[in-house]
Amino acid sequence: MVRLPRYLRLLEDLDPSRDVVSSEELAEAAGANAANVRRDLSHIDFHGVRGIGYSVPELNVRIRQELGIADRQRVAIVGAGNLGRALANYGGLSKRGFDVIALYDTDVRKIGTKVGDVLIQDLEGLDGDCLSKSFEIAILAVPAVAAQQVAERLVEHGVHSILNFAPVRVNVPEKVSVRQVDLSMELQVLSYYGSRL
Amino acid sequence: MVRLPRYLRLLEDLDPSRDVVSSEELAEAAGANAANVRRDLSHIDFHGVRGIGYSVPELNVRIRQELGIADRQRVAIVGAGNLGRALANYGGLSKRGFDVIALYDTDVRKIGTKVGDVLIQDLEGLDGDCLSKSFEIAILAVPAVAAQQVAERLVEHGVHSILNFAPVRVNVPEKVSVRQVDLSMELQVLSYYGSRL
DNA sequence: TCGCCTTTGGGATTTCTTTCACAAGCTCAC
DNA sequence: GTGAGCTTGTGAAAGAAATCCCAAAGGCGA
Repeated sequence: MVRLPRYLRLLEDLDPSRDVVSSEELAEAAGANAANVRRDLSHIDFHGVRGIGYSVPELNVRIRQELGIADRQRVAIVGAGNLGRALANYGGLSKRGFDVIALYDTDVRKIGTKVGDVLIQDLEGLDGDCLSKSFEIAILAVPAVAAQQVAERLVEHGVHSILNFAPVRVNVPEKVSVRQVDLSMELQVLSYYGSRL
Repeated sequence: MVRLPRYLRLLEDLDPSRDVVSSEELAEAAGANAANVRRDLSHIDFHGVRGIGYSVPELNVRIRQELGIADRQRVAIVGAGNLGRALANYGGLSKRGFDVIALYDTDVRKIGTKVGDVLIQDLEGLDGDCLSKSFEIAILAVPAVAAQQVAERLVEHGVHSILNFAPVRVNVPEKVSVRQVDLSMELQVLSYYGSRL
């Protein structure tokens, strides 16, 4: 469910003294309707207490479970251009349970240097690394022309989730999930809503 | 409609000699069903030719109209951190009709320097600039704590569309449209789909 | 213990979206 | 001109999601 992360955020931002939260509050945070929230939660088989609300710590645990992020996840970023570097530096990832463990590029001038704590490595060395299954989630921040090729390579070596920033659709086997982030498309959609006041 | 930008992309990526495109092709590019595409297009009152398909240039124009990007749009980026700089450098924006005309920050060490062709300006100078209505779309790439304040300021001065990269929901008047891009949420959603094969 | 207050849970309904299926309509070859 | 071959356009069906609404149930104060 696409709203779970939003609930999770509210839970994390909540005053630590709060031990209960209502569907109403969750709804507002997620930009949804309270009935909607209740259905979402009952759908993941999480139940609250009538007259009171939902237990904050328990819901936190349950949602993380459901999202498959109960444990910290290891993530690799491919492409050490501006975007790749921005992502490697972005503190929010670590805060939300994602550790950037590697940053790959093909530019020999970049290889060996560091971005924050992360060493830039040669993309050619990827094969060995991946085989050891050190990560299963990858962020694709390479130029459009390279995206498909890199994606295939990642898949071949066990990555099953790709967050793709390259402005092309990558073709991968059914079992791999890809999420597309396309900035210009976001702006276009924004412009669409903006243009009709 | 959230699929229009995807159709638009296909149109732009298409071989220039092509002057006609079928709903089938559009569907594949957008990850949708052909009937779906036909309904979308008839919904924006665009019609094709039976037995042939849709006129590429006409569809291009019509979608841009619908998205409110018939003309180039002027965009300002607030925050010249890693992300802001990555965005300012990102060629895709210009290619898709968005011109980054300004980059704002508060760090005096950055002000006056350039990122690509764009000069970093003092955020304090924003007021004058905005009043002249030089842009109506802004990209928010500032730290979470500053987001709300900056957003209010932008709105006050005529911005009506905000693409927000800060990991907080900003509160703005009804008439302003905000689109949230949250990388860790994307990863969480990805993880969710990934965890259920 | 009783009853009021609050908030959940979920049946029923509405609304929105997707998909199916096929008639209608256009082009082109002959 | 005529028929074959595509591809659109859209009514109808199916499916998914959102919302309404109220009974059920827990807590808390008296």
